[in-house]
Amino acid sequence: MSSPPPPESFRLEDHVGFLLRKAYQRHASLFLEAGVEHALTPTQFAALNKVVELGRATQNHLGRLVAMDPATIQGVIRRLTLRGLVVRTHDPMDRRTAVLAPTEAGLILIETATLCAQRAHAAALAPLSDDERALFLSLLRKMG
Amino acid sequence: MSSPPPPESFRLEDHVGFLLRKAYQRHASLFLEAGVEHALTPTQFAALNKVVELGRATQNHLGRLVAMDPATIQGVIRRLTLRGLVVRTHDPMDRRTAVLAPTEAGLILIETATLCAQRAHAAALAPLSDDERALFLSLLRKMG
DNA sequence: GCCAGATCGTTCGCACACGCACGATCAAAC
DNA sequence: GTTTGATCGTGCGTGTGCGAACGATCTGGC
Repeated sequence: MSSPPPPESFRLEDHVGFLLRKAYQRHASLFLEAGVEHALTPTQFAALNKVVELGRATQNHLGRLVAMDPATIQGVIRRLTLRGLVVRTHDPMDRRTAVLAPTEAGLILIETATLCAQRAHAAALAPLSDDERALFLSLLRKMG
Repeated sequence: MSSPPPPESFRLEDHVGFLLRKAYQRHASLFLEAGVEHALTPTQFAALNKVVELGRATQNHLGRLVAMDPATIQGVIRRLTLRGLVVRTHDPMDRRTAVLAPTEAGLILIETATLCAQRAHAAALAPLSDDERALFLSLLRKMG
């Protein structure tokens, strides 16, 4: 009598990966839109923010803090140094490492960029109520 | 007396974009790990899944359904056709479009790939309780 | 001292992801 | 019919991501 459980119960639209990709893309788009003037990508912003926060950091260590591969952080830092937002020096005690620090321009830029990041944050969460936002962020942190 | 409100209230770790990026990366990693044998990326899986579901679709239309740019879906479909999972034909009524359909191999592969996707889905949501999972997914859908 | 293993940063290759510009084609308006 | 505007797929440039391999360097144990 009873029909067997539907074998095709899979829906792409309910898949975490699909929803995460869409939400991630949406935020990236809002972020770029909010910061056209200085044109930092979300990734570059994350890296620069951390460099400013630390004042001084090793490249791979920084990468771990902002969830980027050594191969990835390398390109991000290269672009930030080309734009004069970060300087690379060396630790005489450890000749393997690259020591990163923000420049004056980097310190200035991060101020306005942070405001844009906050706008993008709010815009991305706009579809949710205040309670839902707090809940969503806490769940998202648990997924880390 | 009272200290001014902290001007540095911004924390990268509480930023939606940062958390979304980490969660997205985590799922992608779990997905690849769950499906090493057939080696479909999450993106390729989404596209192939939709092609199978539709049976027949136009390239850009498909891209819209799976949230991919025309420039992006082009590369994804190219790789799927190179692997013989999808065929490209043409609509004689509209010579602009590329009409996509799954091949036999594509239909076979999507079966096991779907199981892997479900495993990755479960693994990514593992840190959450059942209630939290449902809640998280519904909030994520609202962000779409 | 020396050697084994770890860590550092780089490079290559591949796969998304998107803006932009382009030629081709279709549809609608005239 | 022809023109106008939209849509289709493609190509290029740039940026993120990561696995794999590499040479250079540091560290521990011997």
